[in-house]
Amino acid sequence: MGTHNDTIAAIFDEIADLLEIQDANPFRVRAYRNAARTVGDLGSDVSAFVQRGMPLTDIPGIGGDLADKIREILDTGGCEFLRRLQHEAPAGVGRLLKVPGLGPRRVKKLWHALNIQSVQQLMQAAQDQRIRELPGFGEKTEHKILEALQRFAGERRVKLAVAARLGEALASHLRSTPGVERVEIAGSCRRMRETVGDLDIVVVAQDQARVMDRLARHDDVQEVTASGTTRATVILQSGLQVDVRVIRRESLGAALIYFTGSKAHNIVIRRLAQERGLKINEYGVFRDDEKIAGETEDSVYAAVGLPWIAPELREDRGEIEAAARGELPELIDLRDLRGDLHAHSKAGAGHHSIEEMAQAARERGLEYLAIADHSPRASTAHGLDAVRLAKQCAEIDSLNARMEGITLLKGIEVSILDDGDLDLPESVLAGLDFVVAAVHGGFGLPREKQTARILRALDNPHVNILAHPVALDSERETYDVDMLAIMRKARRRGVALEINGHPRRLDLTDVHCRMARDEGVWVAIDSDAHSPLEFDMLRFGIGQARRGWLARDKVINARTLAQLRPLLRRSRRHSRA
DNA sequence: GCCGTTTTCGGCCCGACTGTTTTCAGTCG
Repeated sequence: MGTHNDTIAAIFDEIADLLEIQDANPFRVRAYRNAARTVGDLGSDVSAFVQRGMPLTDIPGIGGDLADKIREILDTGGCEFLRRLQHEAPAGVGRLLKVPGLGPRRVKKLWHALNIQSVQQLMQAAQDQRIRELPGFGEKTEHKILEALQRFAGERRVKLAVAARLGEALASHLRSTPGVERVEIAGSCRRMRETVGDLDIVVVAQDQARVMDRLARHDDVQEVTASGTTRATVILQSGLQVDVRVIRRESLGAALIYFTGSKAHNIVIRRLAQERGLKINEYGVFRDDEKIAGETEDSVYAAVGLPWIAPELREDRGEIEAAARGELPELIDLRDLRGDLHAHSKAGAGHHSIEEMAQAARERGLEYLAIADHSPRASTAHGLDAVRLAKQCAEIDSLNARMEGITLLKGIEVSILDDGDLDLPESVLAGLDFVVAAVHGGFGLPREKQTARILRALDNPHVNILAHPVALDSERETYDVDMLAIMRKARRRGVALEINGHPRRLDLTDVHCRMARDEGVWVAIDSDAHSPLEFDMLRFGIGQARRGWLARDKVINARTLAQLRPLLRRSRRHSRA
């Protein structure tokens, strides 16, 4: 996920916007959109492709023309074709496409007829009631635009954890409707994307009207923006949009695939069907007018010659080709986790005693739990100095002596300082079972220095895990770092990279998980729990790992404690060598 | 603009809902 990839993706997306407004061939537009997505999703920087002499056209969806444009962007930082398009249509016009309800035709009309070139001008025109005068527009459309703008305020995406909670509440409300057989959450929430733009819910019921009525009565529903016989759209109090689709049981599998997406995945699946003379829609798989599959997801995939594909993989990132070859990964599952290697107690930033945390972990079936409170520099998190840490270790020893069914590991979440030193001396770290190292400050360092400090920390012989490796946090931007260099060093040193399940982090990202898999790096999936309830966060870490194609064999805390211990020792022996 | 065990040209996924039409275009997922 290098900076070049993001630049290229942004340029291709803007080209697509402007082409769309110009009424260009829609498939040409799609080619740019697909390329933007593919390049943005690449684990390693595109420039590395070029340096290694690999043809860019090996990337799916990149042909000769787009390869040239990528090279041009790498060489010059810009793209002549985009500049030409911008000359014809101001950049602000492209951004109008992001306003819900505005597509290319309407944007073009607004621009040509009213010279609207920005969101601000659009707002003004709507307030002045000038939009309703345009042919094809009307009072209602104008009103909707105004409403959308007021709600707009940047792109609205919510954290997966929030969407999941709201979705589960709505789903259970719908389940209590008489005649409803099943309610399933689909969409990006089911694919476990770290943020969710809207919720998709599939309902199996005979009486559609009754479901729609029941939906509108849910406490959390603020507004019904569309409602037909089979589908409805509502807005929740939080502003989150929910699309509900009511279908018959015999269509459940087809509807789930359709509504789970991703769009890119579904397009490929439908194309496969087409090649076989079949048609797939949300009702099933059809040969001419005869329905041949659709009740289960299995049956739909089987109809196009594929095994079932886990929702987390459905991004058109190679999963369909892997499925066709019979090479889908056996994904890690929540049940595979034997322990959690990063949790806090009230000695540090947490709110509960070590014993309470241990009990909660045991209740979830975990075999071991590493307590990893902060080191001294994290003063706001009551970081532990050597003396307090020694006291905590004694407490853990005594708990281990009397608690059954769970083993506590003595750990620390030690800060990586600006120069790569750790915040506690080696003599102290050597006395612990487990060391989690993490960056907690100095986010503004330039890429080279940021990378160098982390590489140096990985050289420390006591470090077992690099926690939240790109320091993703909803409160701030991530820092810039050479992730490939870090992964290769981590592999050499036997250090695991963490997938932090806490919803405000979820770092490693899915793309980085995939990269870790390709690089053969160990991964740890942790909750970073500050309270017993937060062990729930492990499921989001698992989701992220599955999105990154990770199997159980590379996840260190999918090992039993007996299997884990030699790995920890090995990593230290390895490091000293 | 991409792509190819039917094709190097001619394809490129499919249906629901809304508003403004007086038979359907535009947008969305």
